[in-house]
Amino acid sequence: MTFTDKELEKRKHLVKTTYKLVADYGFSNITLQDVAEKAGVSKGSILYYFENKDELFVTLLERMVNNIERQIRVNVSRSNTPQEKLQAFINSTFVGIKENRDFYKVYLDFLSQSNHNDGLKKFNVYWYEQCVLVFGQIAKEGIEKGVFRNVAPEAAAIVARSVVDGLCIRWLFDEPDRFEFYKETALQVMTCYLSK
Amino acid sequence: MTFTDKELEKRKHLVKTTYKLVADYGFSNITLQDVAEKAGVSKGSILYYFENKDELFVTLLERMVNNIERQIRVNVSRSNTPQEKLQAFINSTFVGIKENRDFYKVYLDFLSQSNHNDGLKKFNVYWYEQCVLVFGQIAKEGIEKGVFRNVAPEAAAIVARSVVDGLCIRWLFDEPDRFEFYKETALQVMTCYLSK
Amino acid sequence: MTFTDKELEKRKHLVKTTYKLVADYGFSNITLQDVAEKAGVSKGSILYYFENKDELFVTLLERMVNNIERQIRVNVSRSNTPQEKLQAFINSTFVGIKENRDFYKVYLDFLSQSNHNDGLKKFNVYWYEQCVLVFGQIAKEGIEKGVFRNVAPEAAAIVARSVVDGLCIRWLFDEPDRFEFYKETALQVMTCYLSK
Amino acid sequence: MTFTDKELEKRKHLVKTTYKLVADYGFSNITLQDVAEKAGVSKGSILYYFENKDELFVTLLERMVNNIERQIRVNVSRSNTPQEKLQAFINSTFVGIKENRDFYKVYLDFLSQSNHNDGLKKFNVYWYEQCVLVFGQIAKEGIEKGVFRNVAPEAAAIVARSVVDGLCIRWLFDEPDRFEFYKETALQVMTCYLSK
DNA sequence: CATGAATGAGGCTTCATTCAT
DNA sequence: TATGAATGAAGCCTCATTCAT
Repeated sequence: MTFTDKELEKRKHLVKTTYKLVADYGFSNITLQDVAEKAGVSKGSILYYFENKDELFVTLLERMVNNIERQIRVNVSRSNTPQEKLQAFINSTFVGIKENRDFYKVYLDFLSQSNHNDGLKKFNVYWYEQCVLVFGQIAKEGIEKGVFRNVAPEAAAIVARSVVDGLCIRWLFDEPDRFEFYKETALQVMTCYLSK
Repeated sequence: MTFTDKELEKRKHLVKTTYKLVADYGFSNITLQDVAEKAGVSKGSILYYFENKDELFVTLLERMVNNIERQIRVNVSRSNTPQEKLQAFINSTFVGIKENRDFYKVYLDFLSQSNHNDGLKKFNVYWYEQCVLVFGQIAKEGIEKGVFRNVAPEAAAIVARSVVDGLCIRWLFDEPDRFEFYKETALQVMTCYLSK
Repeated sequence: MTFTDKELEKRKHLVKTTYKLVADYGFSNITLQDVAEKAGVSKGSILYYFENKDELFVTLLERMVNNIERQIRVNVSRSNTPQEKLQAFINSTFVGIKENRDFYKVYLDFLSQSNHNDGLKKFNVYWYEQCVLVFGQIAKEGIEKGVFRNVAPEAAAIVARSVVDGLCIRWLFDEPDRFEFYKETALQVMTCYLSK
Repeated sequence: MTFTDKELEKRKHLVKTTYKLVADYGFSNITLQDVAEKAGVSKGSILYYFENKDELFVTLLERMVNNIERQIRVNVSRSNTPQEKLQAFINSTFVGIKENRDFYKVYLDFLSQSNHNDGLKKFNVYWYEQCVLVFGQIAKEGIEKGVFRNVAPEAAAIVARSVVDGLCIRWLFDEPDRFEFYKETALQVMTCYLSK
């Protein structure tokens, strides 16, 4: 279960390729053959680096969750005031049209499958816990500094994640270039919700 | 394409059975055999009432969307003030623990598949359009009567749908009995968002 | 195994409908449902009049062979000289564009299936025996009257059937309106073959 | 669409196995499972070498037509006089009892299916065109050299193909050991037809 | 390490046939 | 007599997975 650098590199390449394909076609609609072709490797090669198709998917989600989580932490930590941190939180989720479309398509697959797959559910739980930690901290700071109204930080975190995800999912079925509208709306809703 | 009462009854039975299975195991994880066994009919029987597996799913989603939409309209129309209508809107979505869990599991699958299936996407578009019509009207009334602040009705409708869906999806991965918390939170967020 | 007049009428109707469908699509490409729809009866009805799909096909071929055989006998018997009888024989096979296309398409199916189905083979044997009897008689008369050269009547019968069938099958893949050319060619080949 | 030698070998093996099965049981009466078992491979293996069942059949017929056509050309080109070429043409078709029975059983299926399948029809057209080219040339030479009577070469080609096919098909339902009789009869009929 | 030929379980679908009405 | 709902056997095809090279 430990990998050399070269192996890690190859796994990364395969995961990235899978990410693109899942975004375009959905996990249950793509085959290992599809991944192999797009990645420019043989079918057998994939199963050399991943136990099976499921592990490839799980790895993809693991990586995805870790990336987004890290990104949020980094962006938030660079900000100072609670309002700036709220903005940073939203910036971390609303990155760009292309990135967000791919991300949320895969993310939807992830959520959908998590309901029926205990292996995936545990990433979800972890992911949501992290969200509570990060945004709970933002909320707590805002309340302490008197710039947010007095809500339970955990509730605020849940609202933040839900509003952002809800809007991003909704945006998937709207015009791509309304991205900024959705981003601003997310900020506005959270601002209303947290304002005194 | 017209059916007798008996046929409609049978189709309904099959669709309901499928609904339960999709909620439990997910769209692409169930087979016609599964549906047949659970419904207590033969495999061939399903294909006698539905062109193919896809049509069974599409019918399920069509019915689901129509039901929820009708429910919302009925509940909203029974209320008088904009605030009551907002509450009615949220009540229509947060029906009960059991109902909501099944519904949103299937709904998530629906959203996820809609990204890759044009046939499903059209229901999505229709569904979101109806949401805008219904909630846009609520918002418009509230604004005119001076109880809501002046937001674009369409934006309010998008926010309402997104907040409700976002929270319900989030709730799927939280404790079932926190249902009321999520429901109240939805109302709270929307109230903040619409308040002057 | 005995039928009332009404039953016979119904069987005849079903056989005729099947004949058309077999000509158009081939026996193994049509379903009982197809026959039922085209005949304007229910699927179950067909199996009320015929043991199973196979019996329907066998009955069709039986009828087909009997019809053509009777036709040949009638036409030949109305002629006087051996040459006229030869012409009558060919006329009986080359009836018309539409009739011949349908007939030979079904006939090809018949020949093709006869190779693998003993039930059908016996019709074939019977049919060819009748051909030998009928054309053998023509040849014999012609030889005795000195208008045909001295060939074995059975050989002449085999040649006659083969030439006619070979040309008709070939014509199926040529332009329909070259029907007369094929008919004349059949007569010409037989005339050459039988001339002194 | 290019294959390695090994792949070609495997495809050839599968096609030959299919050929035997089609001869014995007929086109629409054999399954991929039958082919797999007889060929000693798994069912999936066939679909690895052929897109689907249809492609297997089409390949079989393509190969069959190409083989017989090549054989005719080779044999004819080795002969000198028109009469010898006519004999070579007939020799090419009447190869041997065993070979001819298999061939014409498959060929009958081929003709029969060609009526209902446009993909197959195109091989038929090609095949008949080649026949016209080859035998038309023989006829033309014979006429020019004054050994055949003056007929249209194309007509002669059609007669040749029809007579040979008609007799071979007829032979399928006669005693196998009358093979030589049918062969001689074919030569005799053609000789009569072409003689001055 | 990497390949890709080969497998076979499992899914969807078709359709002849049965049978209650 | 006639219907057509219901069945289930059987076929085609997909594709994750194995394994010899």
